[in-house]
Amino acid sequence: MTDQRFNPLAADKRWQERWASAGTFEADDASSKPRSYVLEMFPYPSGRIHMGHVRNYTMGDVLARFRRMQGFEVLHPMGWDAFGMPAENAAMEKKVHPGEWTRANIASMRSQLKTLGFAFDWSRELATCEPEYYGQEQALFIDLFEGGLVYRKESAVNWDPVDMTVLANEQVIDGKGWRSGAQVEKRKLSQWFLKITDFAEDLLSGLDDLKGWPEKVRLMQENWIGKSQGLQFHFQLAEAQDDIASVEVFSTRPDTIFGASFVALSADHPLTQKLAGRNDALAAFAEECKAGGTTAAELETMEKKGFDTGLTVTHPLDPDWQLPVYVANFVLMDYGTGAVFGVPAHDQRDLDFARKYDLPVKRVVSDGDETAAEYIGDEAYTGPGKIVNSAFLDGMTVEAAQQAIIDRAGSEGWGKAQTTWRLRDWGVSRQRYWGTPIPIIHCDDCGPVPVPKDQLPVVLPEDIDFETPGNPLERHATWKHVDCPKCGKAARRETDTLDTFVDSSWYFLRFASQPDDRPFDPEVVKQWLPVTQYIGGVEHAILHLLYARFWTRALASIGKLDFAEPFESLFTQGMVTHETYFARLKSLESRHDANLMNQIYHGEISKNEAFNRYPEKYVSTRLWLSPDEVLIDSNGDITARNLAQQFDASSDVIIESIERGRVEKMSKSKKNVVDPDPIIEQYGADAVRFFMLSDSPPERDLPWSEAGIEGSWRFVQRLWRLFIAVADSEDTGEDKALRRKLHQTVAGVAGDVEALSFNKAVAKIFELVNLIEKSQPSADRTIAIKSLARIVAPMVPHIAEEAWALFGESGLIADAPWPEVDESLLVDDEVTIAIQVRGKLRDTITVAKGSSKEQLEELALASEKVQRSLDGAEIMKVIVVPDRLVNIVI
RNA sequence: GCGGACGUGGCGAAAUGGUAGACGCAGCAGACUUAAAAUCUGCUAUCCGAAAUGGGUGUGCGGGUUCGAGUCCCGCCGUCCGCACCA
Repeated sequence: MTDQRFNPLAADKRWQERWASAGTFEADDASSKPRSYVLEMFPYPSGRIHMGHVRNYTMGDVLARFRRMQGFEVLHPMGWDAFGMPAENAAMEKKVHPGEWTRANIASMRSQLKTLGFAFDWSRELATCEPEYYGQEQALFIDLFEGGLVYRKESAVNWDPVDMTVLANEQVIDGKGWRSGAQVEKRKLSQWFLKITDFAEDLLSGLDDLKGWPEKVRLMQENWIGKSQGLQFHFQLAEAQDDIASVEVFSTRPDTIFGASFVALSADHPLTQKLAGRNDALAAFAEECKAGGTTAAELETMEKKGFDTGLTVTHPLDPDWQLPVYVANFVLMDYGTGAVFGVPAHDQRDLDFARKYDLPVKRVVSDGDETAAEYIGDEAYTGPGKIVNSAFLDGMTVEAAQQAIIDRAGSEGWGKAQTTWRLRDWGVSRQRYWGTPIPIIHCDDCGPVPVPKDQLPVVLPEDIDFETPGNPLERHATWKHVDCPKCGKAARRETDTLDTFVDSSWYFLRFASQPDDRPFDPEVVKQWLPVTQYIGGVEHAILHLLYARFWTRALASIGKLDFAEPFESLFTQGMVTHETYFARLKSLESRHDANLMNQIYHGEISKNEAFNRYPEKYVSTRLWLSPDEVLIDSNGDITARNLAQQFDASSDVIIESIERGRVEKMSKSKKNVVDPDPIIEQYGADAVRFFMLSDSPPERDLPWSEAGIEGSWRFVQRLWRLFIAVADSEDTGEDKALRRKLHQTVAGVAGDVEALSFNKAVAKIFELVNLIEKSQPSADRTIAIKSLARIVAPMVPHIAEEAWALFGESGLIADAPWPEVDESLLVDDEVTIAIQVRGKLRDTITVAKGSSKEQLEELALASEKVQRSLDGAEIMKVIVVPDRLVNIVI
């Protein structure tokens, strides 16, 4: 007797164990089948799997399982991006070793992932924090070092003086360290860099070939690389300042050179520094520029400020023309040459500056009507046009003038065409413990010496303390004291570790091949790479994906690989969101008025009275409430469950209102997180997986809802009822319509899954199921239901295996082939034709497919509704699209 | 500021320039049940209409191209994302 209900609790586990013991999803390097490498971005082991992971891995899993059924040898691995700061923070807060913390997290997340039945090849699992992985990374670093792609230079970093560490830009909030809250300083430190800029041109042009990437991501990378072409040239200083005789500038608009009215230097420019040495006012101004904030909002509102150095430069095309030299707060040292010439009429920023300091504003580009040299107004003209007031350039287009100036500068020797990139070399040094040690030894005599490969890995020491701030590797008693591998003299080990983005720049290679004695076997890697389909969040559109592209190219350039692009297709999936709620509160700032707070607390004044009397002493805050902390009545009005008790009469907090927030990405701070574990336990892996695929297109956000998961659960049960009904069916008879629908669904779902349009595949499956349920028992119906098990197998693999066994099939459905399609059944033999009068639908007729235009026109005109609608009007013409529609134009 | 994407029922969404709203959720009505759950059946863009295998309107707004526009073009409005003093 078969259970009337599908019980995922037992089934999920049973099949997960079967797949594991059979090694079903272990990829065979020696396979002769066509290959498919399906990869999802590996997770950081934060401790718990969240819904975003579940969605990401479900998508990859459906594709991987589907490709297996299609006859591919599939590589679908999973691992851990296991180095990084959260482990060190945990070490400081919880007094637990980062390694211990990380490995425990990996263990619990691994077992969570296993409950979802993902078809991962666990035999290839890796964690970047293990010496087997990072040791090989050190070997690659040395290869790049020897290949001339690694160098060391002084560089300004964000230094947190309290934590005594370098902070990434993202960790500096409003100029303060995100943990310590201390004012961040700019410090010069010697850092390791990778020469990504050597590949700028190639990384840019390579984007054109990435047809399988979202346009959006390609564009973001293009903007990030930021190629600008223009003219680089120098202005001679009227009076040389010691060794500085000229100022080098770069411009993408050299055509406007005759509209120049000043030259502006960055505060960090060498000439500025030199002048500041003799001029206290300038030194103060330069300091002020550096102190300026760098957040978007600050830049937006910051005033354009300058300091007149009193120096002048000579215009390169007119020896009598002198331009003043300013130091300006809007010129960046690390872009171009750190100096610009200002053309106020045709650059908004320059115009603002010129108006403020009363500098000339001369029109040199005209869009047709106005050609006067004097430029009126406060809006710069940046559009196309003809050059005016510019000597030999007059009358040329902007483009022609640019070329003319570049040619002239070249022939006269004062400038040349130049390409400038926004992309900077990649600084990979981190003053951190929990990362890959940089395998370099500093020797006073030999300089930086790579650790010999036979001494790798350079293993992180375990005995470290996090009690004092700073880098524990730096403080370790013995670790950094080593002998120089070259000369044997006492030397110092590099104590910086690598940016964790390095770890994720080659893990996909290590998944494909993981020998003990080298990072990977290029011959095996070649079999699998590039990754056929890469799936992950759009938040990695720039950094990770650019670094991985660079790393692959860099290895190719030193002969370690023979391909440049690691990811053939990329898919960026949307987030899992959930509704949010919050209470709007008014509360007394205690440090503002402790006295009033005391009075409220002792009941001398009611909190409402206090607020009415001193509203200015109150600040407004939002308190986020989790969805189960609120009650929503049938009118949609929201109330909080326990909030009022929490803020009783003796509290200074006044609850203004309870409101619905936006539907947002699940986050702890918004209190709208749904933990997958209890959901999986309650509904089973299949229902959770199915929900992740339903409704929303995969690139868009998926709103989590209780009703949605319930619906998926009901669908799984519906499948089960169908499966058990035909398990040993001997029904006979034909059902042509159902057979047709089956084949259409098999073909349609295959196409949708291939395109990752899971929501559409799900809709087609629903249509088939709906039709099956309405159909009378027949041989075709039995076939349809048995085929259905294979169609849904990639999505809901556990119930599919259960059905497969129920049908008495041998082996696993995971190894079964995708159902075959009878092409002749894909097209219907009857079609419904729309009949329009002047483009408006008036009737529909059902005719044999392939009916002639004449027949269709005749049938259309015979329609009573059409005649009524025509109402005797004269027919101008009739448009007939066979098998589609007839449109009668009157 | 620059660049990009998007805007369709109560909600998530479908729709090679060719019948807008497939499919799901929610809702309503009914069947089964002592009752509930589960399940099943039907309805469900909107307005007029008792209803119709009646008509009007309808894909953010305004124009255009076309026999025909959610889809293409132009201009607005709005939302979201990325970059941002980039010379």
